[in-house]
Amino acid sequence: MQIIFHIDLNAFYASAEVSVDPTLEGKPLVISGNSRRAIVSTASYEARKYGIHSAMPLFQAKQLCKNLVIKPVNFTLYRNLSQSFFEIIRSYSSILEVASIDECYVDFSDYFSKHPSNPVLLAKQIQNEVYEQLKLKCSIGISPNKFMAKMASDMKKPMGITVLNRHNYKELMWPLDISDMFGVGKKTAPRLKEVGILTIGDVANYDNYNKLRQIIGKNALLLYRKANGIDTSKVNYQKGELKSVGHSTTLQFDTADVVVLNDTLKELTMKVSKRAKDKNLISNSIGITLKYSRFETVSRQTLINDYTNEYETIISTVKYLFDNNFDGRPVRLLGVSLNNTINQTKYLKQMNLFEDIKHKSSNNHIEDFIKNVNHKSNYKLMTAAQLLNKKE
DNA sequence: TCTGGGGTCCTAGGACCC
DNA sequence: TCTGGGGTCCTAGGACCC
Repeated sequence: MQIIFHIDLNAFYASAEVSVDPTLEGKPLVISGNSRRAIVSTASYEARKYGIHSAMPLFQAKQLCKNLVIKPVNFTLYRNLSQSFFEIIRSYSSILEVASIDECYVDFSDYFSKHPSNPVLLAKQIQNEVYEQLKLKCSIGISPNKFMAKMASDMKKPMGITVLNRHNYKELMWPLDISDMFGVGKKTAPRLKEVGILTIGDVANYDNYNKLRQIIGKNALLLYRKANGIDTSKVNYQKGELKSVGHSTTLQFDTADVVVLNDTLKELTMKVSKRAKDKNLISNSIGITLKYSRFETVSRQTLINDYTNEYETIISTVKYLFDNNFDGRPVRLLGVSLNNTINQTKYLKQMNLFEDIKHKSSNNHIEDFIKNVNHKSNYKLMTAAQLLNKKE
């Protein structure tokens, strides 16, 4: 029997600020940008009492609470606290999947088979240790699988512990609104309600698979099984490489001024290049995003010949994409991204290996080698073929 | 006074190849 | 005469999450 914990830091950004500045304790606090178009990233529980919540425009939050305390986002602080949090959890089990900056899944199946004890007591111990060391509160869901653990950790906050299992999921989970189901968002929920699926229990007992497939797509069966308390996905503790790196910004005021837009693209590209270099990532697919005044979003991406993270290469592609796609209307948001990112060190290693083999073998062998590389590694045949064409 | 920014994954259609 | 079918890659858009 599997025992999975889902551990979630409560109101993380706000709590992080309180943990380094105790005078904020008990105050209605939001973490937010300070521009006219800012939105609330996180609201403290005191601020939530005024009806303030994540994603609410800041001006609305200010209207709801006159003495609202506003702190800017401090990612360095959050990243450091987040790492300390995961280190504490890892001291209990190394089978830990980082789900986001403030939450993780932990597989304690092995732990409990070796140290038979009460999972709730362990959860309490973890909560206490995290609070004592970091002054952060967390809620914990305890379940036989990841999905139920995730749903459970959401049921009691802050500092809640919820056991959701085969015996009580019909009672605790089935009455929940379908929009509370993890994976069902604000587009899918109304479509499900249209066909009479109002609660998680309704999905669990729905008998028209084709209809469900039509609305949900290929995950329809998985969703149905989750509603019935079945989820066989594993806690994935080996974190893969980042697949894209991007930066975007919403302008203070919409503008069609190409000087302003070009300058903004340069800034974004510099940030993207720097972050890719810091993370040792390179990419051969560069993209831009334009959002016009009424939230119409256009994205364009293109492949380039070499993998890169150099500013000059990226900006020339960004300019090309912008010049060929900007339609002259005022722009609200600009974004620059690198897609298909891969680890630079691994790439160079493979390239060197490839060069060695190339010198030692005939062309026939190269063909075989390419197939072999493609079969064994993450890199695509294209990459090797491109390399071959370029060098010859 | 007006709705962020960082990501992942899925879908659908076109180009191209055999 | 009147035009296949499978597979892969690439792109754009969209849904979702924190």
